[in-house]
Amino acid sequence: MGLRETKMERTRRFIAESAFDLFVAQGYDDTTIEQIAAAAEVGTRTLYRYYSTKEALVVSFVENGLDAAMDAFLAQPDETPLSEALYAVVDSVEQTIGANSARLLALYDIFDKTTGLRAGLADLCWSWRQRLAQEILRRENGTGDVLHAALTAASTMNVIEVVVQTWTASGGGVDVTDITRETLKLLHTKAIPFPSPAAP
Amino acid sequence: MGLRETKMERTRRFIAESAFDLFVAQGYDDTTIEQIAAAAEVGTRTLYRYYSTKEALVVSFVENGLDAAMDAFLAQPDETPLSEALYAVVDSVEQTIGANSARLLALYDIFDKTTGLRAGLADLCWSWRQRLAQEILRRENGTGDVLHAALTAASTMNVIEVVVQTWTASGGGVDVTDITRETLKLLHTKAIPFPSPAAP
DNA sequence: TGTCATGTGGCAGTGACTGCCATGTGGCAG
DNA sequence: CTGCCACATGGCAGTCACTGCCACATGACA
Repeated sequence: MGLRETKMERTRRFIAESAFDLFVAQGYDDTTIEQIAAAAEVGTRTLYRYYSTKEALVVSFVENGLDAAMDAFLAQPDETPLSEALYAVVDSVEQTIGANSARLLALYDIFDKTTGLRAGLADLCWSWRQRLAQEILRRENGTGDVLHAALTAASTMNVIEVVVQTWTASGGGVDVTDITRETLKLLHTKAIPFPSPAAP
Repeated sequence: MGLRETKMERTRRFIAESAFDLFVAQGYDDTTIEQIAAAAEVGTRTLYRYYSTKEALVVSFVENGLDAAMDAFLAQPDETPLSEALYAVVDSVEQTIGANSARLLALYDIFDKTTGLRAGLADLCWSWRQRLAQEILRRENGTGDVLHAALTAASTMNVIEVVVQTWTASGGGVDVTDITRETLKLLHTKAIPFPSPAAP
């Protein structure tokens, strides 16, 4: 990796850090792009080359976590049963939370102080889920069913969302592992109360 | 209901119609708020009093459908089992699709031509899901579990999303009832491949 | 060291959205 | 029927996110 790339990588990080600090200090809406650019010592035009959107500055943190989770999934060899591979995903999220708890709490504080940000987050989760469904399908290589892949990916995303949401709602007070365990247990026992539709 | 309210209701509808037509004709991004306001014969300032956002103009259509589904759920007396009440939700969605198929296909065409709109849609689904979780909890009145309510609401939303997505992907070609039936069947048989985490 | 590709940043412009204020219109009391 | 009030309307100016364009600077490589 050349000098150029490392420098850009550093700039990229620094911009996100600066933005994060400003958002925490004075709120998302009351922070302008110009302020962030000034704090990160770049021009606004350059900032937009790193993050195409103001939203992206916040969402990127979550995105990194989800990317790690996806990598954890892809790292599982095709031989391992799907259930285990998916557990690796949840496990990765758990680890991310454990490793950045303070930062994440501040992040989610920004999110729920700024209703407009939810959309970006929801969208990120959505496209991540799409990606996962696609990878599940590819993994099962022809034998799989599109509906099944979609539902499985959605279920996985649900677990992640419920765990994260419960954790943040508790202010980081409860243990992530406990929540995860309980959520997975629920998923097996009684979480799906749909009846089969009446036969015609 | 006074003359004033009916007039406003009509205006509200007319604005959304005009916006929809323009979006279909020339795309979402290439349509300005001023054009919509002109087509609907109101000032832009007035338009913003009806729809707080350009996105809201599109999303409102989906919102109406989801509102109907929520009403269907709330209409179920507390005595009916939760599973049946939730089936009423899915059924309502099914009916909405059946009743407005052409319109909905055009709508989803706008959505996937305009990546920026996905966020608003995802956000709508998110808050609707939150609302459903809350109502499920209220319905079970104290005996319920927060995690369980969240997971159940999420599952329901998944079914809806998967059904709608499959339907739109097929260009409205396949029967909604068939997709729903198959999705629900999958949900019962093999959709949740998570293992319980290894005991410590 | 010179040259080229590529990152940077300023500037002007577009369009979504907001606060403020004057104006018009339905609803209602007298 | 009339006059008053609440409220809907819409114009105008302003803010801010975001973009295209162009001149400039700097790392990479011959």
